Amino acid sequence: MASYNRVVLVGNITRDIELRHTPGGTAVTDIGMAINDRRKGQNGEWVEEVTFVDVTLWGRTAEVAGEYLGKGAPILVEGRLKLDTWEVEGQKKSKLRVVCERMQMLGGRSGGGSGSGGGGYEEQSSAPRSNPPANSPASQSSNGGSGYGETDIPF
Amino acid sequence: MASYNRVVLVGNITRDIELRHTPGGTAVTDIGMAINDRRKGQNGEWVEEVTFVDVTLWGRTAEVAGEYLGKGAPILVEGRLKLDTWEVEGQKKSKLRVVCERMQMLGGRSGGGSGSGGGGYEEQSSAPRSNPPANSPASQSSNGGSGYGETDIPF
Amino acid sequence: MASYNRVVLVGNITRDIELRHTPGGTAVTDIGMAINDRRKGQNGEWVEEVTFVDVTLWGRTAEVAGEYLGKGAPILVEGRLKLDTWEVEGQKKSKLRVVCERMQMLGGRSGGGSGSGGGGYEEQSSAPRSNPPANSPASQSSNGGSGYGETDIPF
Amino acid sequence: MASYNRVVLVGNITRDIELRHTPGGTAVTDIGMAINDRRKGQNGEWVEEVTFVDVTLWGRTAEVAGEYLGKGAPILVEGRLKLDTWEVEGQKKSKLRVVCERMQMLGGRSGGGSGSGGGGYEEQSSAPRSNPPANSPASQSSNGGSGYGETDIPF
DNA sequence: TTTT
DNA sequence: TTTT
Repeated sequence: MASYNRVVLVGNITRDIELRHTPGGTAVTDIGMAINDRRKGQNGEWVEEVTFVDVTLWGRTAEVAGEYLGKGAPILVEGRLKLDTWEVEGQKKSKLRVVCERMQMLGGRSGGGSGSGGGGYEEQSSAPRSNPPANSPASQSSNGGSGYGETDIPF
Repeated sequence: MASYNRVVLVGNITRDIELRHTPGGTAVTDIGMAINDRRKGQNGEWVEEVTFVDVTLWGRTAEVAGEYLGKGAPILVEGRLKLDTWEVEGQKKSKLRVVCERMQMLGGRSGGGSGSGGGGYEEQSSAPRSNPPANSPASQSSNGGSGYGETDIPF
Repeated sequence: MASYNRVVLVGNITRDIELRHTPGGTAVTDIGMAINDRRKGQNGEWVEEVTFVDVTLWGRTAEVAGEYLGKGAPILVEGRLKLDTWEVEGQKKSKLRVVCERMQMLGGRSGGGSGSGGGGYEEQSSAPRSNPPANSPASQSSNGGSGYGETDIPF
Repeated sequence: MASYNRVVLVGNITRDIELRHTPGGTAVTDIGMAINDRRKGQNGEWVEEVTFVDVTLWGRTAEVAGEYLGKGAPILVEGRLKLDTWEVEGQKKSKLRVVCERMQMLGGRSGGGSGSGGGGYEEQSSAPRSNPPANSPASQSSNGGSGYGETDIPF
């Protein structure tokens, strides 16, 4: 019964972030990600392959996404696959998504919400009630000014 | 447009392998995997979380799965997420699965088809025509100049 | 300044575990791992490539290794690369190792310390003083009394 | 004997690229990478932790690095750990490095050699003679029947 | 639809 | 030996 479940994605956010909160006050958000790949098709021509994935962010990571990220923003997400299951009129439905355990902004020019728009930021999920995040929250903040990330991202 | 798409799973096969072949003769199979996890629930109790994922194996990897693996067999799979999309009566449908780019048997006793039943085996996907896994045996060869691809995996 | 640092290894332990403890009482151990690979050599012949890596386990994970693992035991380790640096007679030295953030026993037959010797066990690093592990500490441990993985799975 | 060896790193290049070539004409380069992390120290203060790693790029990936990358450039590297061993005056020495199997430029503004300076680029290692990276372009092709390996990476 |  |  050994098990391991790890996903790492680099791509762009497909829609603006909408924060929700659990009854207990924990922030949550489901972001859309597009991962664009280019691979050889059957006739040797290049084919664009886009993979759309829903990714759930919890806690501080969700809040940070809400503050700093928006449609188009490039990010790296580490997490695990999760299967949601439900029923509609007696029909069983299910859908795979990714639960984020670590998120990393990849300072592209576009995307980004209100503020800085990316760069040197890294966030790790602050545990929701049931989903233990990787590493400590907020472990990646400020940097002395210059260089990549040109970051006045405050936290 | 940087992108990266990586999945690593360790779990058990949920059904026996059924090999198919493309018109061009490449073996393919879609296996089911169950990844069992145990995490703290909302009230601090342990909750079993099972993630069922479909994984597509190509080429030699598919053949090996057909020969050596069966329901219950523990494996490690490395691959990428892929979104299948289709339409049913005007309704757009989609489903995430994993395309395997590398497979590793994790020798448990049970599961496994006819033969060896696991242990010390490692396989890498040999590229199909259109869903090219990375890590093809091709990329492991190194015969001075002649190119890649001789699938002389000895075992 | 985006950064990401992830290592996933499956291999065997090369020596028996020796537990240490920090002044604060946290368990630590540096285990040796051997990852055996088989790849094509320059003349097309198969070459065994063994990679020896030192891996540091912290907290509960270290304790569990001390209890259940020994030389030869197969494990999966997820962690990050860490560069140790020091000086000897004015000479700067450095060495890469892996800090384990998650460990998974892969019940092989051999190896294993005193007891059960593997099977359904999964552990995540309980934070040492300075190295925040992935996921929440102890998030994988006890289950109402019966022990790890309710497992007498002996293999 | 199951084994798996995977490293994924995002960081910055620490020195300009110097291409070499094997006798057979394959390009190779050893780049330096710095992965910056910030984690909680023993007293709760933030500590910068930098990990310097040498990464070997082969084939087309090496060439691309030579053309487009330079000191400071942010990249993502996927590969495996490799232990180099040698002897100096009877003393055994060894050093861990990463063999790159896939490289992804993460378009920062600075860094980068002559040209484009990053963005939207992805490269996969074309197998050298003896250190075969996975994900060779070979494995991405799919020309009905003729085999793999034509490195016609267009850009 | 499921494995352990 | 180093990057940001």
